[in-house]
Amino acid sequence: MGFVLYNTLSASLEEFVPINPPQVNIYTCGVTVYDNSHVGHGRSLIVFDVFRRYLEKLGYRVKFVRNFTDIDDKIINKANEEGKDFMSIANRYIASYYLDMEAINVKPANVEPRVTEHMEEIIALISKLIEIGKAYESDGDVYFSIDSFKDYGKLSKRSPEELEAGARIEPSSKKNNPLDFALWKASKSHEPGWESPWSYGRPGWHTECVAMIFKHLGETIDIHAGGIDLVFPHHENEIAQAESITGKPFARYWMHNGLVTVGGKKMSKSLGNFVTLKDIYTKYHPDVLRLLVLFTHYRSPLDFSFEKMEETKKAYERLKSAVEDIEPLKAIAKEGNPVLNIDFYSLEKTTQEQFYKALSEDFNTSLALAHVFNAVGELNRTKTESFKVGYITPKELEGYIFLANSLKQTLKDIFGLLEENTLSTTLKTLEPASSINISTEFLEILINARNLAKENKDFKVADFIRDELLKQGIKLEDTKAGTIWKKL
RNA sequence: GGCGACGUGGCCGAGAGGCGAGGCGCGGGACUGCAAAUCCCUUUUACAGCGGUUCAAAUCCGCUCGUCGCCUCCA
Repeated sequence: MGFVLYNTLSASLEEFVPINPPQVNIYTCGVTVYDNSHVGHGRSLIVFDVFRRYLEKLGYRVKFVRNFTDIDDKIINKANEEGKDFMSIANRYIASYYLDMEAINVKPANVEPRVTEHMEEIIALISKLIEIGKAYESDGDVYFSIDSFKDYGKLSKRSPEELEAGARIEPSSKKNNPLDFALWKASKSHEPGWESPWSYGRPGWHTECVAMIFKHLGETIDIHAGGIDLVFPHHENEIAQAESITGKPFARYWMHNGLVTVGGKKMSKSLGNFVTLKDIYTKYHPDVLRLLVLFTHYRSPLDFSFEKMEETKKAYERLKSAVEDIEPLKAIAKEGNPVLNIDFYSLEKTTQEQFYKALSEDFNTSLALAHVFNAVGELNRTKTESFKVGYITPKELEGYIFLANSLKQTLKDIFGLLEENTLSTTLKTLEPASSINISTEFLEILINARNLAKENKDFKVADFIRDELLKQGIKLEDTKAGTIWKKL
């Protein structure tokens, strides 16, 4: 099944055609591990996690590589502040990152390379660039000469002339052209570094991804992905290096997600307007964040707020209960005249078709969700009407379950929602200790006691039990088929 | 200053020449001991403004206004 994707390089929609189907090689720029990940990183990770799941669902054999930048000035600064070794900082935030990924249910990449484990490849790459006249050594540093690459600017659609006109680039006496970028930076003796033909030093940021892609994925990859803020200079500079060496396109498709903003301004460390992923998943079910991200097309900006989290939470609960809370309906199953005459099987078919069609048009998760919510409305309508008349026919129930399970499976497989096992275990370790631990058995007793009170019209007692349980984070809902409880 | 994107109903958010996606909210109703949840109805001159192309424009073209991003580390 084919699909269309927006390619930043051509600035247009293109039919996706892999180089060696069914193999699809994807590289996405990971994080620099000097602090906890925030919602901005989370969006990118979730978008490409879902995209990767989608490809796998379509039957592609996906090799997904996401790196760690574990040597960088910001890591060194942090290490100096804390009086620690840079590697211990990097390791700490890699551990933090893995916890976040598990909590928000982002699948591990097939390869998660670290820059510090690829020094040989990086040095070889730089040597090659010098050898072919694309880079030059200058006082222990090595720079890429952008004048040597005629296509410089093709991804970000700007010319070196325009960039120079910007004139915000610090002129460096070491560079031939102010736009030249560092492939290798000499380190001071107290700073971390590696021996190289040019100096004791460390790699520049843009070099690592090229070296790791060549090693793990090859000279031309299918998809290179990342946040739109990486287009210039990072991805532009990657293209310059890679294509100077191979003479071949570095990536067939360049995919960039829109940024997360707060009150219209980019969420970033420097502005201090960020919300960490831990802030989110210690307060909300991580599915709420995933749903929030997927409600917006991946290329549009996404303005984050806790108000929006609350709205999304409501939508999520409606969705979840429609596909999961089937027991009360089962309890009232019996023969009779069908209540609504909904053909759940054809509804399932059209919903699935529309869902995949939406994703095939530049990965429109927002539109795909609209179709899901249409089906959710039908499921809930069935519930409401069935409870009203007091029964559901076994045939209708079977149809309901068929549609509900189908939706649930799709949401689980592709959107990574409604997953029971993986994240709950992680969350328990982070949850602040609940004031009271109520066992399911004891809860049943309380519910029975309350129902007894209701039968005796002792509503004060009944409401007291309900209110007290709510304070403990357990919500009771009375249905025709009995009382159900939910953990908030 | 240069380059790029965007401006859709109460709010959020898809769509991209002719059918008012979807989510949240407000109001009314059904159900309920009361809630909650759910459903139904309503919110129907929605597409920044002004021109133009067209039988037909939110969608294409031009100009204007506004917001944001990139040009420096950034998902």
